[in-house]
Amino acid sequence: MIKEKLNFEDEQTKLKYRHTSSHVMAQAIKHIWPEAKLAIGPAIENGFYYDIDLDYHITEEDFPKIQKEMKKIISAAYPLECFTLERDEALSYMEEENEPYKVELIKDLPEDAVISFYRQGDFTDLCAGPHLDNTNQIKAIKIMSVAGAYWRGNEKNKMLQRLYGISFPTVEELDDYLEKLEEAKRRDHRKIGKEMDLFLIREEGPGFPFFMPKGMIIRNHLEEFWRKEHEKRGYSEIKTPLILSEELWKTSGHYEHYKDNMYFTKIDDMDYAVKPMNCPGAMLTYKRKLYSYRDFPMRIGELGQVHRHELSGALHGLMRVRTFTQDDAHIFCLPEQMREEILGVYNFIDYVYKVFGFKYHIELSTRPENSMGSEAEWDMAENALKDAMESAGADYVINEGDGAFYGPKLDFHLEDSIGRTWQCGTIQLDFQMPQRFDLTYTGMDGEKHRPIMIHRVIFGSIERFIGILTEHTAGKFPLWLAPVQVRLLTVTEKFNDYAKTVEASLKEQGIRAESDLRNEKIGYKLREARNERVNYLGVIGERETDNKTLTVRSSKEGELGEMSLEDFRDRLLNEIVKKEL
RNA sequence: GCUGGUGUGGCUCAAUGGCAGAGCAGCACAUUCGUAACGUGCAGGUUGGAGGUUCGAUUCCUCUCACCAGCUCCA
Repeated sequence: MIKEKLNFEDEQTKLKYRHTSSHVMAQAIKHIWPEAKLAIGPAIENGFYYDIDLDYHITEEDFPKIQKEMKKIISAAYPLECFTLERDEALSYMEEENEPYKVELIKDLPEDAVISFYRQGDFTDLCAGPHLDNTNQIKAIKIMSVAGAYWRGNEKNKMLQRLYGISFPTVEELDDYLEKLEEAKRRDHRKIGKEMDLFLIREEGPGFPFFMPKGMIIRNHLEEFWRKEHEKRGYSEIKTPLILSEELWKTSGHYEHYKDNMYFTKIDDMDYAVKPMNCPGAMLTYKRKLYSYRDFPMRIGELGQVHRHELSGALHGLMRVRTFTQDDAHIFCLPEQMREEILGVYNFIDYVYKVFGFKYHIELSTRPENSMGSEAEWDMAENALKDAMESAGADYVINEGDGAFYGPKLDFHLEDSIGRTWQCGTIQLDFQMPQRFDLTYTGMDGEKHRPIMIHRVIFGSIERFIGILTEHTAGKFPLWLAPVQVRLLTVTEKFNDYAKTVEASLKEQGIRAESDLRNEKIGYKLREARNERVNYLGVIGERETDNKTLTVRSSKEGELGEMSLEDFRDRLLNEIVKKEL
């Protein structure tokens, strides 16, 4: 047999490899626990899994045993044989094998379907394939974790045990992958946030983060950047209340679609709700006066804090919280301005992500079930978004049925430095709010018309964005955002006076400098400052005091040597203005 | 919310059905030092919370809260 060389760059080969890996794991499980019932076992983006129904609870202690069995199966070099059965034959075969989940899967296939199976040694699985030719092609495989997962993802169904695994064509690649996971752990924003004292989440307020002084510096500078860029692009800014009457949320449709995620309160026996979104408030500001077509496009931004009751199990550091600040904006425009406005937002988002060095991809989410509005409106909105993306030459994938209940959207997914993606920006077209709130403007014809509303965010949530940025930079924030830009370290207390004058002169330029004047050894002070990820360290001893210089170390570039105070200051100011990572 | 796991000083982690311990951080003293931890001493705890079993619970049981992983959901 000629051995086919495996090309893991090829997505199909990778899936085949992982899919066969999952069959090997399932076979091993059946060897150890013959009573285990198999559900599904696909290849996924990062590896593969198999869902099994087994009374015995598999724990990490069982992994070595299963892996040993997997090794045996691999070295047994079973060829994978595909065969097909008619639907009835397939059904009775799986019934015979006592695999109820497979039976259910077959029953859902069309009447005339020809059903394929793959066999490797004593193990046969219902499977569409494709697969590797032989189990011995798997060179490096590891079980990663076990977790619960509902049969068919429905919480009304039985919870099965899902075993996750990963496999690679070489042991080196597996090791690299495991190292990448370790790196992700080191970069976890919850860990770095604690170490750098950026934010805090307490038992007293699950999902409600506290921002500490250093976290506030990052946050405030992000907001300052946001305001400046919006001003440049013709946006104005508003702030709407956190609490508004329950009636308003019924008008907007949020009550009906979103009430399980909302917090309610009573004031003087009247019913109120804490806002989960900013749009209804913005609608009310629109309604304060009359508009002409000449007023459009009208771009109104709001850094709006919203509260949403997220499920307790979904909370995750700053990434998933119960209160967060959306960098929201609502754009009101004429139908003929719609495409250009969407393009403008797209270019804006693209610019902002580039400042931080993020790669991203775009998804177009279309009409979900249980949505408001007519088919025609949705088609028009979806087409407008598509047109804009096509004229921008931007690539996107379609995410069927994942739109908001009031309109379709373009979602921007950021990729961080280790390849994970996070949804941040969105552009949503909304034909519902303007109708529900009866928004109008006077057209050239003197008649009343309905404005188009675009709803968008760039950071998405300031909190999440800070979380992503923390992991992306591993806590080494770009200088313009860094909580501590410079720390001056004196070799002994004799040089404290000179350090103080240096600190004062840097501060005068708006540079965030501080001095470590403690009676500690220089090595100790350096170690601490490096652990705190301070961007620039300036060592001050006898030489520097005499020469009016500093010996500078950068967290990015290492030792920079002795430098005059003026040169150091100019270097910092340039780097701050450039805003580059 | 569901399944499983975890919860011990500010942080990282030991220990045991029988007096709860270490390192780091903190404080005091000493030291005045040149690129990743100087030394000595002191202080710090109702072992997440509430019940229960027991002569005795941090340990065993029940409930509850929070966190972690995954599912579901999402900015």
